[in-house]
Amino acid sequence: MDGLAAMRPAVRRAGKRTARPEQVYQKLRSLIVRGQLAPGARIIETDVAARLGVSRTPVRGALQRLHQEGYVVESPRLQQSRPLVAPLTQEDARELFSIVAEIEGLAAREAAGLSASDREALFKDLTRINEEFKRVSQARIPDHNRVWELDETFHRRYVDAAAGPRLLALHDAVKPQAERYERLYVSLLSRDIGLSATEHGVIAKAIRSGNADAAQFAVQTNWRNAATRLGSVIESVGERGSW
Amino acid sequence: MDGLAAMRPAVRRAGKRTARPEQVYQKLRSLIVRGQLAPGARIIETDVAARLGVSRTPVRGALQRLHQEGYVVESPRLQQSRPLVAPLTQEDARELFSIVAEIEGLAAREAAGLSASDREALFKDLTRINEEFKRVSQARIPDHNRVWELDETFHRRYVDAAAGPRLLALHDAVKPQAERYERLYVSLLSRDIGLSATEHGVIAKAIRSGNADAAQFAVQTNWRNAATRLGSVIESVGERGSW
DNA sequence: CAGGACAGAATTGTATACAATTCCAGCAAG
DNA sequence: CTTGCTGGAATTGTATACAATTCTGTCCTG
Repeated sequence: MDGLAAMRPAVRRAGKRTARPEQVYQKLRSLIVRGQLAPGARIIETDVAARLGVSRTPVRGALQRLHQEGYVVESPRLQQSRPLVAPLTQEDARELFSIVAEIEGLAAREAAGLSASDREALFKDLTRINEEFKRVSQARIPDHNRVWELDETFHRRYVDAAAGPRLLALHDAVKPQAERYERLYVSLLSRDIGLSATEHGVIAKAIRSGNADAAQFAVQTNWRNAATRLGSVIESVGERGSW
Repeated sequence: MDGLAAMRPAVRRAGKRTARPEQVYQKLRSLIVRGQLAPGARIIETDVAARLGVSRTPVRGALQRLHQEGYVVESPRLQQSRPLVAPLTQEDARELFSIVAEIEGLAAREAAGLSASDREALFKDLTRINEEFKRVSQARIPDHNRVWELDETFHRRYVDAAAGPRLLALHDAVKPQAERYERLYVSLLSRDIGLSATEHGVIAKAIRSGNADAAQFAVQTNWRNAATRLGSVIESVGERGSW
C-alpha cells in the first residue's frame, strides 16, 4: 500500500547508490505503523541492516528519524540508546489526538475563512468523500485499509486547502504519528465508524457556512471523541506479530 | 560567547564516549539560531567534524536532526543532499509567528480562566518580568541575549501556568523554531521593544481581569505586530558572520 | 571573445573495523 | 534457595576508508 517509487533491482553493488536510508525508513515505518513490529519490541541495528541488505549506516539514519518522529523510543539506559518500538498507550493516543485536533482545528478555522465559492467546492468534495467513507465502512466485511485512507483523505482535503506551508509542515510532522492509532480505531471499532461519519458531516457543513468557531469546534470534537472511544480498547493490543 | 558546556580536553582517544552527537547538535543549533552561521550558507560535514574535533558520524546524526527540525534544508540536488542553513524569509516569519500566536493565544485564554488567586499571582510575575524586560531593553547598550531571554520568560510563564500537556507539547515543538526570528527582532528592532513591553502589559492586565477573549486577542496582537515589524527588515540580513 | 567539454577537486553515501558499554548466564558463597 | 559477582556475548558509538556524484575552473574550439 505504500505508493512509493518502484523498487530498484535487488542486486546491490557495494558503494552503489541503491540503498538509501529513505527506503530503510519507509520499510521500518510501515512495519511499525501496521503493527508487524510489536510495540515495545527491541530494534537491533545489525538485524535490520542484515534483513534489508544494507550496512548499519543508513539504518542508523532511519532510526534517528524514526526516533524523532516518535515511532521509536529509547529504553532508559545510562550511556547507550537501545531503541524500542514505541508502545501504544491510552495516554499517548489521547495527547496525540488532541494535538491533531488543535492543528486540524486551526486549518478548519482558516478553511471557513475562504471565499464562498472555494467553500462550496470544498463542501462538495468533503461530502463526496464522506459518502464513500460511510459506504465502505458499512460493508459486511469492511476493508480497514480503505476506510483509513478515506478518513485520511477527508481531513487532508480541508487541511491542504486552507493551511499555510508552516501549519502544513507541522501537520505533516504530527499527523503520521497518529496513523498507528487511527488504524487501530478502524480495525477495532468498526461499529463506531458511523459516528465518525456523522461528525464529518458536521465539519463539512460548518466550513460551508463560513462559521470559523463552529468549524474549529467540529474538528476538535471529532478527534476528541475518537480518542475517547479508542481509549477503552487500546491496552488490549499488546504483543502482536513480529518478523 | 556560546554559553555551552565547558569543553573537555582537546585530546580524544579514539572510541572514547567523549563526543556525543547531542553536543554537536547543540553547538550547531546555537550557531544557527544566533545567526553566527549565515542563513543560506552551505554546511560541510567534514568542516564541522574537523572544527568540533569529532568524526563525520556524529555530525551526520546532528545534521539529520537539525534537518528535520527545519534549521537545515537541502539545496535541490538530484542525488545528494548538500545541506544549507535554512534561510530567513518574511513569509516564514509571518507564518511561524501566526502559529505561535495561535498556540500562546489559546494558553492565554485558558490562563484567563484560572482562579482569581492564580491570576493575581500570574499577573504579579508577568508584571515583574516585564518591568525587567523594559529596564534591560532601555539600557544604553542593550544586552540582546538578556532581552530575548526575558521575552521568552514572559511568554513561558503564562503558557506553563495554563496550557494542558497537549498544548504544551505543541508549543515546545514549534516555539524553538521561532527563536531565530525573535533574536533578529531584539537585535534589529531594539527601538521597537518598548512597543512589545506595552503589549505585554496589555496581556498581563487581560489575564488578571479574567477576560478570555481579551487575553487571547492581546497575545495574538503581540505576535502579529512583531511579525509585521520584523517583516520590513528581515530581507536585509543576508550574509552575516561566519566562522 | 563566448561557450562547451573535460579533468580534477570537493563533498556526500556507504561499508566496515574497532572500542566501549551493557546485558546475561552461570557459578560460588552465604 | 537466594544473592552477588565475574566473564563473555551482544549491541551500540565512533572513526575511517573507499565509492560515487556533483561542482569548478581551465582550456580548446568556433
